[in-house]
Amino acid sequence: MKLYDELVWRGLIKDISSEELIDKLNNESLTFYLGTDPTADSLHIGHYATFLTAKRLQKSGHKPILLVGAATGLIGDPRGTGEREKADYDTIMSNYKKLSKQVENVFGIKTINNYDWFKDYKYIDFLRDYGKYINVNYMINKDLVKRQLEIGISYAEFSYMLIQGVDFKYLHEKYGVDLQIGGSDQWGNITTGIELVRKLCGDTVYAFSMPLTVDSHGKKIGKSEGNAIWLDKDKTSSYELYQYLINLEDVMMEDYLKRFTFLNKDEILDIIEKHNECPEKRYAQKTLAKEIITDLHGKDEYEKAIKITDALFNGNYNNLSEDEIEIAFKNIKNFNLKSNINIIDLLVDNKITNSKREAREFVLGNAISINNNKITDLEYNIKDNDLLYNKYIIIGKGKKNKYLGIKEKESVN
RNA sequence: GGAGGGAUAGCGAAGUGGCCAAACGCGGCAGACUGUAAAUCUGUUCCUUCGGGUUCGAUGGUUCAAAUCCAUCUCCCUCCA
Repeated sequence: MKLYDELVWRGLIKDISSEELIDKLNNESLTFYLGTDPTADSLHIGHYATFLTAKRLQKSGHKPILLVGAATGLIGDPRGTGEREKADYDTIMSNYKKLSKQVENVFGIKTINNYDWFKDYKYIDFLRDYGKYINVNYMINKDLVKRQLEIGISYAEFSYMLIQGVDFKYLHEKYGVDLQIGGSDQWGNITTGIELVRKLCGDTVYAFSMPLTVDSHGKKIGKSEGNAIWLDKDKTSSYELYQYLINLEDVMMEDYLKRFTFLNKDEILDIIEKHNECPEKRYAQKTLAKEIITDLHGKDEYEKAIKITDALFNGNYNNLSEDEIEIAFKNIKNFNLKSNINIIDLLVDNKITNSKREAREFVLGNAISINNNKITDLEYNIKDNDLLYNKYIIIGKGKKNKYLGIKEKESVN
């Protein structure tokens, strides 16, 4: 399958700047760029499909340039849902460092920063050099701007697309970048760049956008218990990532396998067929988890995630050895256990629940267990014979959340 | 600069002096059913020592009583200039 057809098949093409690009993708070697703003200190799963696409292009002989944009991060792009809070300068710079490091790790190539070429740009020069060439009517008609105009948009966010546009022009001139790829929400900014390059350099450059990855309800994926699924394993452990992936819905499996893995068409169809024979075995989810975690965190981390999951969900962890408990819980939430503590206090003190009210609700609602035994008594106090190896206690909240309590060391004189 | 409209819990949105800790929807969480799935159903969704305490952009005021009235301020929208 030719590259472009493959991208279409994988559901990775939303908009394309012109038909000419198809031939160039298939037969030429383009230098392309992909940008992200340091609004957080890690990428999340939503970014992953986009960055994988860059890898796919790279494998087909195109050359990637990765931009982590502190300049654009300081401004903030319009989301269509209202003005962002003004980003804190130090936070953006510190995010920039972490993010660029992470991106470099994922790709093995250095990132560049648009702050480098913007920080000394004079305002008047900027307006003359670029502002003069982009019509406000053109900007206003960009989808996200149009939506945000109804609820208010600042001059700063309005200007965002101009900055991103200048990035494209700069990279085109300096590195011969002829293609930009990005999520579909970036399309307005991307096309502004194409326009600038055409007007200022007289060159035609290209772009395509990728659809956001969504679930069966059309919602963006990547949240679990209200938290984002980060690619940084210190923020979302391999075990948590595995849990997230293993719980994804069946109907989306084919889509996700296409987007999130390098498996080919036959392999994926085979997996889906196998999955459908016995869906409760979650063959597709397991394959997906294996591919993603191995790619992101490495084989060891993947195996660790499997082992922990196996211990917590399939095995009877009352029979786990001391070592196995340590290994299983190394990456998940630990807390110090005070002896003889009341169950409610334990839940609240260790942030397993947000308030006493909630703690009571969970206990009465049959949601809390200690070492796999349901606790429904509000007055329950942790006893010494609840402890595994006189040390550990495994708290379950709901079906999926596990926490390990480790008894505080006896004060050694 | 002028005229009008608005700011309510994570989001959307009712409420316009006491019956308001604030309808409803979404989202979140938990339970049941299942396959750690989806769909569905149920409960719950500020804190609490269950007496109460703190909330409706901010600050002051009126009142026995304010999300609701008044003043000032901040921010947003629409129209006019």
